[in-house]
Amino acid sequence: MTDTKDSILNSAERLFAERGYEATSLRAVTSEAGVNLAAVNYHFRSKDQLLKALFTRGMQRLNRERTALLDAYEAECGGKPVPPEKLVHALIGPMLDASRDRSRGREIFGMLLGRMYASPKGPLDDILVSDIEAFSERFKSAIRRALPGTSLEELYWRSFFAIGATAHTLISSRLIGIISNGLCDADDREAVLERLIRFIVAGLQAPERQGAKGKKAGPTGKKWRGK
Amino acid sequence: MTDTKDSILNSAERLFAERGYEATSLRAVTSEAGVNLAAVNYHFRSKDQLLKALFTRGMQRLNRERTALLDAYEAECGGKPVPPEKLVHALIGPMLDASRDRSRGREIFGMLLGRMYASPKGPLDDILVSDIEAFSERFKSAIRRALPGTSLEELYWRSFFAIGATAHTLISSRLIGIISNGLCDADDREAVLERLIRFIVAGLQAPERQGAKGKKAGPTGKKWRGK
DNA sequence: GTCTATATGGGGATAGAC
DNA sequence: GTCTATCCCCATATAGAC
Repeated sequence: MTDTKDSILNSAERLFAERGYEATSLRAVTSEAGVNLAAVNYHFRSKDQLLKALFTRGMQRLNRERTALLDAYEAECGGKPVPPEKLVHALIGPMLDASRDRSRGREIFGMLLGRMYASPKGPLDDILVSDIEAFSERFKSAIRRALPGTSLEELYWRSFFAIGATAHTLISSRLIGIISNGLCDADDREAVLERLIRFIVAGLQAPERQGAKGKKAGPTGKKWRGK
Repeated sequence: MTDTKDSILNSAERLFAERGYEATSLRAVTSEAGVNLAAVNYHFRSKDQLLKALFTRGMQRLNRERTALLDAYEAECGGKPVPPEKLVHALIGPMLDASRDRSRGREIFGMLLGRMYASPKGPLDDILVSDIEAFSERFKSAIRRALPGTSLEELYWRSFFAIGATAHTLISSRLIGIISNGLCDADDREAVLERLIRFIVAGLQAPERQGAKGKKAGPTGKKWRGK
């Protein structure tokens, strides 16, 4: 049994997600996992490699779930384009994991993922980008079919914003209860997912800017400037 | 002249934003600032207090700019509600700082802010929340007037998502060029701001969910689950 | 594969001279 | 207010016995 290896992965995932990578010591990881400190360097080569292993495992699982959802939706729609709300669900649903059975596993990785997005550029970028690309091709084709009137450039940006809103929700939803004076409940994950999907779908469908694209200045530049 | 104190603040702001707080040593800060290591502990009490001072300074500046924009827009509209795109600009424009004069100052703080949102819960939360609240009351009144048909709870969530999309843009826009194969240009800040505003405004105006609110399960739960 | 013990370095913080 | 020198802790990583 490689019980040890998995224990380390799971503990590290949880601690890195909760406290951040830099702020978490390997001692904390091994102590929580109930294994010896040296085991980390035996099974992984370094703290850095541990993070990479961890991250790859999670991303593959995530993309598997996204792909499965997309497959199901496409089958369900026959040859017709899958409606945007279902595409958005396939993209972000597995990140939030608002499933009825709270295994907590994915939710934790979601936090870690959100934190990785916000991390400084580094060797992680390779993994991040390559794993993002693993799903983004599938998603790109589907979203183009769903929203044929919108340019590809705009669709990239809007999908990017969608990921941002989702990552923020994963990571700092603790704040919204405080800011809203208890009006908003971040723990009702299904309701949050639904709100998020509604927001993103509307954003994806926003009217595209008319006229010259990529042009700066002009009347537009003035428009957004106060007075 | 408290040249030293300001040098430390500026260097720390840049380094914390670029590399993250934990990953930045005080030695790196003082060496970049061209001051002595001990100066940090003389002018601030600790690394932690340095971050707080830094953060407070930046948030106050940010909120001053937001408030000024909102003031201008409200004056411009007479008694009538300020249109959503202007409110959104007041909220996120100063974070992105797509101004013509590239002083770089605010942009850097924007990155730091984005990173702080993504940081683990800690003593920073107090500052973060209190400084957010400093502007959110103003913004709340204005957005309610602009979108009277939407519940306050929903408006909180959607503003939260808006901040998330913006923070993500501040922090990981380096990724979009790679993912889009060079199609998207993150350096054209004015164009990005405009796209972001368009996306958020559409999200804010999304149709609100009909029927029981806060209810889980039911047909909705089924709706978002694939097959 | 797992443990103990330790090497090695870097970090924040401070004392005390100037 | 600024510097040098140093304290002391905790981190990652490894060597080598079991």
